[in-house]
Amino acid sequence: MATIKDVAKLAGVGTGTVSRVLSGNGSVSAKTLLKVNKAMKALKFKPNRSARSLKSKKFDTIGIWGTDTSGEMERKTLRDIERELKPYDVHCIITNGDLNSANNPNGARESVELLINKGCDGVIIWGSDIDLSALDILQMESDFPNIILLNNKIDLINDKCFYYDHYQAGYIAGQYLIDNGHRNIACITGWLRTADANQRHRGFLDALKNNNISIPTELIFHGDYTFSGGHRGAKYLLEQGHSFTALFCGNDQSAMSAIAALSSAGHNVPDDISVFGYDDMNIASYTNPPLTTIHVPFNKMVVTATRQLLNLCYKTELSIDRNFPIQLIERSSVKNIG
Amino acid sequence: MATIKDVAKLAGVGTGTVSRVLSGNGSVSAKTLLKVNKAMKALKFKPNRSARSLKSKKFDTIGIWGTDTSGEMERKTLRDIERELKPYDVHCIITNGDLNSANNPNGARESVELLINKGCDGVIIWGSDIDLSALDILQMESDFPNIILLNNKIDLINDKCFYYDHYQAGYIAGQYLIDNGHRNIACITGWLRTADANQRHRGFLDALKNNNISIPTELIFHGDYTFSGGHRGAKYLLEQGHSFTALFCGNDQSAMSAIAALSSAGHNVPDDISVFGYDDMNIASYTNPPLTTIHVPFNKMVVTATRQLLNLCYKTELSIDRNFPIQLIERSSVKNIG
DNA sequence: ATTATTATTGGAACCGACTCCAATTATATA
DNA sequence: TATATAATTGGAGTCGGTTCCAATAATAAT
Repeated sequence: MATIKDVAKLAGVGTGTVSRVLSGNGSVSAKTLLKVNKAMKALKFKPNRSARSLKSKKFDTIGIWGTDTSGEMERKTLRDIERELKPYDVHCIITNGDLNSANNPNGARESVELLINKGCDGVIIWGSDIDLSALDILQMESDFPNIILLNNKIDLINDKCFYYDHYQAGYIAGQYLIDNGHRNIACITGWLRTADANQRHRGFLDALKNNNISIPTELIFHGDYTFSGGHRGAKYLLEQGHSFTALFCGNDQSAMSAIAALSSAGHNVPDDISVFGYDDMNIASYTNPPLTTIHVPFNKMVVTATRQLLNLCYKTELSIDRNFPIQLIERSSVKNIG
Repeated sequence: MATIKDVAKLAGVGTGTVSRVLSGNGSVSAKTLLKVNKAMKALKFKPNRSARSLKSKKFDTIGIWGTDTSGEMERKTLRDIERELKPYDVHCIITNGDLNSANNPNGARESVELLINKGCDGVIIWGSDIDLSALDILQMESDFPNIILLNNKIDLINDKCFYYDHYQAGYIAGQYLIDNGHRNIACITGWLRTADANQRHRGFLDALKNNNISIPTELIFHGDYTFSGGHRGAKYLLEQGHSFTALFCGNDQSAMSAIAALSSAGHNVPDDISVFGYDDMNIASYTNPPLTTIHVPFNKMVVTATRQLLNLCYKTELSIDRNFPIQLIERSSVKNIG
């Protein structure tokens, strides 16, 4: 690989001059510019990233840390993030963090720190308040302030947090089922130790309560937002001996697999049982039947979080729009039985 | 951030000694080791990645380049890749490459080169022989030999290629439908300009041909392996006025959305129309009905490719098992009407 | 033409970790 | 004890861009 010295020698100039051509800072005469550009082309010169980083003390890299409990990152999301980063010549490492475990009770925090030490100018910590306590995060943030939280909220650093109103969303879902005449409603939750799963569940329950509808504990399945969790959940609920006409699932994946389980048990969706999802992922439009769900502006949120991180790391002044409206999407998995 | 000099000063030793402690190369007395470790802890010292890279001429990073036509990378895949990389302290950048376009007819190649120049020791080029010609790849490979091709095959660099037998898989799928009594069969292809989509399509067609079954061109929909492509495809096929009892889709996403389209048009799957998928992604187990499909060892392939890249980049000698058997998975989207 | 001002340029010093060599210290051998 | 051998250590030099300063060249002002 050619270095800046090779270019300088071939062009018959000093290294400083080549550097000036590269960066565009400082003045270079037209004649010199030509010579240098020719030499760079001839040698296929590409500046060495490490050398640049060493001097600039920047890595031009951000990290996104997520875990199994964070959710799915769709391809489009990645593309949207890259589009934001490209103008600044920054790239992005997406990493699957560890959760805490018996043999490493600090796994989550350590895996965030590992990511930071890999050479990130900043990181987005996506979800999972389970294993990272607010204290953990605040401690990390004081050493390494370029941290953004996604789908999590810590008051002391609220400007670094991006989230939407899961409570309201859960409430809307519950109310919608009621408005469609359902009175016997079951649900499959996520891992309630996470704040967002908990909030949407509480919103849902409060909608029922405010309509004087009670839900027996047997009809609440504590799931994990996976396909298999949704499948197991639906089978479990059917076995409880309480009939129900509607099922609220905390995310689309569990809703999809619940539909599969209900159907293969001989229950038609939505004629016998309505199913309501959450997230409005790609798959939600193409389940059978297509899912009625809550659209959550995840892509917008992630992209905005990325912009905010860019602002933190590189002193850019990108505008940040913190309006993340959720929206009910009616498709055909919920039937009006009123 | 503390540097090696700070550590050396605090420990009262030279920088070389600290470096020896860090790397474990060269001898260090027990007493010194202790002092240095204490100083490192006190200063929360983490070696600077750029400085290391600069000296070692390694980035400890590999890149995975894919495009919209490559397919979906599931979360588990990412995790499996990271598991391979972790012991070597290498990380992975996954990037959505460009395709060629009118205003940039070299977009694909340039985006690979961009990835390389971001500082990767090697890259995996995933799929998409559409926009990267064999010539393109061979040229790049001669400048930058640490290239692996996934789901693509170029004879001159066969050891750097990982793929499975899509022709055979397509054949198996076609034969299976025939064995289950189907004679009027439709299909939704992928983008046939890519070799893998083309091969599985040919395998499928040859199975029909060898059984003296013909397929009218109206029942071949040229799709793109997206959800929306499958949905459009199924609707298109229904409109052609040729009845069919089975539909072979080139991937699970189109199969899933085809099921949705067929169902919402009033056709029961599999009672009226059987649907056969391809890939055995996560979703395949949870469609309604669950998909009969071809299991393709994508994770194994990508992990093996990663190991091979590690071998290329870091002179490791990880074993490479190039056996990627495909497998028919019977679920319930295909009915025997024989 | 002379001086003042501005534009252009080369190259040393630097970023932080690593490597190697010469110097020093410790240990083994005679 | 003297000498040979091995273990340990400090620090200069290096990797490849970037930055800054002093030096030179070009242009403007007098």
